[in-house]
Amino acid sequence: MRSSRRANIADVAAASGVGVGTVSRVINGAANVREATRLKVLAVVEQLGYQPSHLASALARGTTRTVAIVVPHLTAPSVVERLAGALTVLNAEGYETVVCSVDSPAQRDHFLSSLPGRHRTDGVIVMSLPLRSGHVAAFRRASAPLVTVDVSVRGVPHTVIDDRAGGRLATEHLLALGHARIGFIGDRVRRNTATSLGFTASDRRQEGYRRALGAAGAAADQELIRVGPHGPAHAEAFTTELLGRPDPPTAIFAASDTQAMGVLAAADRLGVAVPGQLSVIGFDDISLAAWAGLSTVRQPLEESGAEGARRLCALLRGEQVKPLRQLLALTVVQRGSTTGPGRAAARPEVPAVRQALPQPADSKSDRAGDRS
Amino acid sequence: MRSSRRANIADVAAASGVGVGTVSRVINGAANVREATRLKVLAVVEQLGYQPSHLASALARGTTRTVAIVVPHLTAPSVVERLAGALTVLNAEGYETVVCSVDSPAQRDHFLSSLPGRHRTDGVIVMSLPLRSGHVAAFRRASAPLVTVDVSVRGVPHTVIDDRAGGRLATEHLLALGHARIGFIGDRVRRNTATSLGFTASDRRQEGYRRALGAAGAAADQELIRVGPHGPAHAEAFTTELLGRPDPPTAIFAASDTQAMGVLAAADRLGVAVPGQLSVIGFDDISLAAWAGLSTVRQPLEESGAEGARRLCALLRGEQVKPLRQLLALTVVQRGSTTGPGRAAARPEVPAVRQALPQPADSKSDRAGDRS
DNA sequence: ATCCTCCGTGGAACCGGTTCCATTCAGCTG
DNA sequence: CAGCTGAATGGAACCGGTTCCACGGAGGAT
Repeated sequence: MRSSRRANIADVAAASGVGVGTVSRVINGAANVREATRLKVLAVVEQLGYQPSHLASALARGTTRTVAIVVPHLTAPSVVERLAGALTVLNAEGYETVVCSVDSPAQRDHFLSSLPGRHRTDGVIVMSLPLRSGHVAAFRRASAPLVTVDVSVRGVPHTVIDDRAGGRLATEHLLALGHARIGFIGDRVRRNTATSLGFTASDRRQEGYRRALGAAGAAADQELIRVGPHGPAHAEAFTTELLGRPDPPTAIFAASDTQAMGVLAAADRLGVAVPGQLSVIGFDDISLAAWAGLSTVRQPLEESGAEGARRLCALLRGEQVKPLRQLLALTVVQRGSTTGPGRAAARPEVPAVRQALPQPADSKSDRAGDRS
Repeated sequence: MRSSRRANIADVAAASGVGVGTVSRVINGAANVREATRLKVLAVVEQLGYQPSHLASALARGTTRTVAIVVPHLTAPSVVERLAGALTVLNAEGYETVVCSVDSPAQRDHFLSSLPGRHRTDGVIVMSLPLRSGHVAAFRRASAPLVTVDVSVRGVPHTVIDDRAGGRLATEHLLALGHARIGFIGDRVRRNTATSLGFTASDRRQEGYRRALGAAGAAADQELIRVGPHGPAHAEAFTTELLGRPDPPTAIFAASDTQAMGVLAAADRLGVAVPGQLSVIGFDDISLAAWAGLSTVRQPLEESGAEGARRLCALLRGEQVKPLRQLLALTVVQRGSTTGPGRAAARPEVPAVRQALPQPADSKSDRAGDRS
């Protein structure tokens, strides 16, 4: 009661009349401790409310039981699902997780250069962020275990999907339904990693789209391809453009579900029936996609995070991670947003529905009803 | 090159011909170091690639520059938005963040009892998780700074909203539009915190609903109130029930946007027009709500996380946190899902839309449309 | 009875910083 | 020129564990 200082291992040793070594052994469940001694020490631990310092043991042991996860914009649903998968595994394995959310190249560089630095974490998982060779070198130099998810890095274990195959899958799905004029909406890829985070999946998905069209004997119509900044707003604008053409597409493949949402919103606004007049397929299968009834190319998001975490744990256990590149499977999930061209919706008596107002700045316009 | 061991502060001191104290001063930018000395040390640091051990400095300094955030189910959108807000602030303040995602009471107890334990983090933010008095006591005993968001805890700084007022706001909005038969769909609250995480917001929102009805001279009809497990699926089932009654409600207030989504899905499926035949209002204003065109009671989710983080930082700086209870403002956001009873949709020519199939396990069923 | 093992244990050295105290020395005062 | 002041610096003590080595003693083998 007298001292407000927390008990340390020396206090416990003194109070139980043993050496610090013995206390340490009891705490860590080592063998070679007589039962009587063990109980005595445990009693004192209980009485003093002793809790070993994580910091001190980490320093002495040289291991922190902590890993870092570096992710871009935490707001994106796909990122969150990956993160959740990883956290579950790390939790179960007894690791703590520090989350580094990156919104700018500067932040990315800050984390990626400080993380390999001694004694912060035992290992790092990088998700969806392309690494520069300097980053990787820093990890290698510090021999800090590194694993990536959703990015390929030479010489580093990575869990990824085949974006090109995914693009082909989506396009083949539309072709199989009978579509010929198929639009593509994706990201404009900026390869300068000094000024942008540089996601490149959209480009590979587009390439898969082109190949599928090529294989079907129809070259991609450059006029039906639109790329721009990520986000539903731009996708919506592009869709409005495409649908305003004299020869509009009968189907659109969006490089991500988020963008597909923009496509759906545009169709809604223009009074273009989906899938009756326009089929839409996305990519990722975020949980929102099921809600929106969006057909999509499903990649196992949560599983990818979990796998990344498992591989990092293996690395930390000193095991070899067998194939550096781990490819996860893709599947087409057909929901209500795709059908053959010129078809009506499957259910004719579909009700008129709430109007979506996806515009960001809609405030509380308190127009009261004018009838009661 | 000879030693693979990383350089430590003694190596730097030796190589630059100064004492460890001086190196420490240089690293930490202390005054009282001659410029020439400073440059010499920095050169050696650069050359040796020296990086101070976070662990060692934290141990010596007694502070980790790390905080923990404890959150329930990372999958819920509202949780993610709060988390993102907190991360941004903590990042800017130079703190690292360990995220503890809790899915069960056991996990909750594990984190909340180990976190106050010495030397893990400088402080803790708990989000949306009701604390038992034992938890709080552990923090107090260890004098570990604690702040909560979206939960009220006596004697602990907390950032919350007035759920009851929010419930009233939602209901008054519907009443003002002319609705008389207003249903409520929310969570069944289980107060046993040993077996459930015990969220209670839904109950308070329901109370606000009752009061608003009472104030309008209409007692709540018990038949129009349904509570059950959280999630859209149950909300959907309840809605189907309510709409199947001989005297169905003309409006429904769902205690969360997630549940409101279930309500919308049910209406969609039954062919009940929203807002023509049924008005729907939710609660939270998750980003999905804007997309779905859902009217809702907006609470500043991201801002709540940011505020919690700011208050914890203040606490860590040793400042007093002025009013223990910080109330954030609520506003009604009217979108397309609410209007007066018996109205047609605002835009008559609203197109038939894609059908939503929110069922979890919908695979690629290949039924083609039946008309062209 | 003697020697050898091996178990249980104490405690010093160490992990890698920070901090404070003592010391040196340059520059200024009288 | 002695004395004083204060800036720059070296280094021991410390933060709180882990680990390894050395040692005492009990029990088994010969």
